[in-house]
Amino acid sequence: MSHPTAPLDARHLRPAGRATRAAIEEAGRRLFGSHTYEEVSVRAIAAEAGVDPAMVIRHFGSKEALYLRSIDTSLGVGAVIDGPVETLGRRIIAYFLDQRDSPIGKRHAGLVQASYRQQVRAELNRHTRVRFVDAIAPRLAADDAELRVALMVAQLGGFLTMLFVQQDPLITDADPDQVIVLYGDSLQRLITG
Amino acid sequence: MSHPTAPLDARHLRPAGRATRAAIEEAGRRLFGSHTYEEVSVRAIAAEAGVDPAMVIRHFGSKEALYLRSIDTSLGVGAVIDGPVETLGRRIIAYFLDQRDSPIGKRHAGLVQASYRQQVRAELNRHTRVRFVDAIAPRLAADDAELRVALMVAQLGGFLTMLFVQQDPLITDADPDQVIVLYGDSLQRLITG
DNA sequence: CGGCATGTGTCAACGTCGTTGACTCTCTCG
DNA sequence: CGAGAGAGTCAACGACGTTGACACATGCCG
Repeated sequence: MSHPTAPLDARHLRPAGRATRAAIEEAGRRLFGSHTYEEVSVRAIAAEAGVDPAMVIRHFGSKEALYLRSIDTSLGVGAVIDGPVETLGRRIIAYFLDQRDSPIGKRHAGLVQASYRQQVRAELNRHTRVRFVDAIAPRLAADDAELRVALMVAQLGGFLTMLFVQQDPLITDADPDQVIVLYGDSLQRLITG
Repeated sequence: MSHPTAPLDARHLRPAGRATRAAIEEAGRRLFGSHTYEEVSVRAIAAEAGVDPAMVIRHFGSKEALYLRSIDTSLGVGAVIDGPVETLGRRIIAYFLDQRDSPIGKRHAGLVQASYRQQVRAELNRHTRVRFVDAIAPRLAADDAELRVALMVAQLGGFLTMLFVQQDPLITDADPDQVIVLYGDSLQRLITG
């Protein structure tokens, strides 16, 4: 349709195409997981997948589209959210402070950098809704529960950006326990209290 | 030194060079003030200044260096900070909610986008220290005042990113007064209380 | 089974980007 | 006045995301 031989629709793929497509997606997931959006070039993804750069665009339409597919399953905050909401604040801060040297930091930095793209923003907003609001708000008593959770996500995002992107020494060099208490309790009061 | 005719050092400039340099800096300030980092090309700055693109690099070394010069005087949060610290939380949120359609939003978005560059990060951290920590911490009673202010900046940054970059409808469509109370008080408790 | 549409892959190229080097002109200072 | 340094022009570099033209291979349908 849009292209004489565009296999953008994954349904009519032949085995070879399926394999190539999978290789590209996996390469993208690997590279986008450990580098920021702009650090990863389409040519690098193609090289990692052992494929022509044109194939990346042909199979996914654009670098941005591939990026979106690469992150949608890797955004989880783990099982922290499932715990009791009464102690969620401290637990979620402790969780991310513990992940300081894991790839999660790079992934968050990549998201921040890519978030000026409309489709990425849309995906992030969707993620906020399903992973946070829909998961937490029902367990709260307040009638403005949804707004409270959304604001909590904003506050959490600010912390992650400081920790992983900005890396302000005032915070990265601070006593983790102190940060957990101060910021965790602040988060907590936003949703319950 | 680094270049046969590099006027990177502003001291030995002749009038013509001084004028060109000023035109470029002003064009940069204008464009970076209303567009994000990547949206503004060196060639566009040069065109806006009526100058050859090479002159931009010659006078400032790089696009990033010019960007840094363009923002360092425009990052202010106004006089909000000077008011009483006891009500700073709500006031600062109200201030930015009021600036929803001002260029401040675009500027913040540009900062977020550019913040993966090391020099920009350094400048932002410096800004956090002199404009926030040094301005607020001395007026607080707590002995962990500096950390509290740094965390407050993180929390504020999260809000600004949601408001200006991410634009999550859960927050942008919410009742501003409700947001001011919820998030403002949360900020407030982080520094006093 | 043959042919034709369609999937798959290769390659070169486009237009953009930030940046650099070679070259010329002009002004200033000794 | 002449030398050296500031100022400006222009073309080009290598990288980027993306596209088009083309060749080859495969699988369905008559």
